[in-house]
Amino acid sequence: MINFKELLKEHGIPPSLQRIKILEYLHNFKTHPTADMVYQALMDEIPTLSKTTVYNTLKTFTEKGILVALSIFENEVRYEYNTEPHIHFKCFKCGRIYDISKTFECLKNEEIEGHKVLEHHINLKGICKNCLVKAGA
Amino acid sequence: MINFKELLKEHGIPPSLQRIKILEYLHNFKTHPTADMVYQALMDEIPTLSKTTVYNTLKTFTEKGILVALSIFENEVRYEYNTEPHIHFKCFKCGRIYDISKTFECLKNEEIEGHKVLEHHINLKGICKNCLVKAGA
DNA sequence: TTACTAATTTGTAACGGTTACAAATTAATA
DNA sequence: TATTAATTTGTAACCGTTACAAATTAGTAA
Ligand SMILES: [Mn+2]
Ligand SMILES: [Mn+2]
Ligand SMILES: [Zn+2]
Ligand SMILES: [Zn+2]
Repeated sequence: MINFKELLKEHGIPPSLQRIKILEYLHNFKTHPTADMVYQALMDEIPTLSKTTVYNTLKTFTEKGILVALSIFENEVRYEYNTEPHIHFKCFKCGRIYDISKTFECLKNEEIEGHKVLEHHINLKGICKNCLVKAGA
Repeated sequence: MINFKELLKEHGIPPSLQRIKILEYLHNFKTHPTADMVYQALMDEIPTLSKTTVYNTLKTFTEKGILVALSIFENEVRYEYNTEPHIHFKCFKCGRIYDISKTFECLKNEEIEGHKVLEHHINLKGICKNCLVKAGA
């Protein structure tokens, strides 16, 4: 059981109620949500919550390395709790994003063609397991 | 020398002046431009050009497989002429996108964890060769 | 407690990339 | 030519995001 209040303090972020709840949500639900999805999910629990707070908090967490921002979709940013490196699969039909546990050591290469690599993102796209079954039926 | 008029016909797209020029630009300049960059670049040559036409045309070309849409940046879509598979490196400092000639046969795998893979995008991020030199100086 | 100050949150307006849509223009057909 | 279809254009709207000032809350010192 993670103490989110402590985790925030460790990253130098004063643990307000909003920040704790947002972090908690990203940790518990591995659905790669957008800022709006986080907002919608927490509205009931924190009725006064502002969407701006969600945006600001997600940005802060990402800068501090607690979260990772994903650019799989064209128009919107998705967030996830920063865990072990893995790659993503996005379904063209249902839009879901799946975690694929596959690592590419060769991309951790500090240098490639003279450029210094700090991050690498691998995004697969296609038809997911579930949608394949539906289509086949 | 490519005959863009013929190329469009082969893809079932009637070759208007606008469509030819937009395709020509994407083929000649491998800068992974946004829709707006294409628009700005062609304004002089086609003074009546509308930004909507650029957006529509890029979309059509992508659907027909002539172009590829990239989601490396958070907010905007980048386009490139569909050539041999390669990966991308985006510089955090200057924002340039570099082509890296490295292929991953293992990702061409039709199936991964039950999902059918149709596309794969590999995006590296860091500090590019040029910016490293400037920082070191 | 109270008064004061700093940090945080909130709500609204604005921004930027993109899309919807109808009017205008151009091309194709009879 | 007249008529029709395809294409382009311009404008307004959409949507995710950000800027910013006001409101609220938390922290501190009498
Ligand atoms: Mn993930
Ligand atoms: Mn490229
Ligand atoms: Zn699916
Ligand atoms: Zn650079």
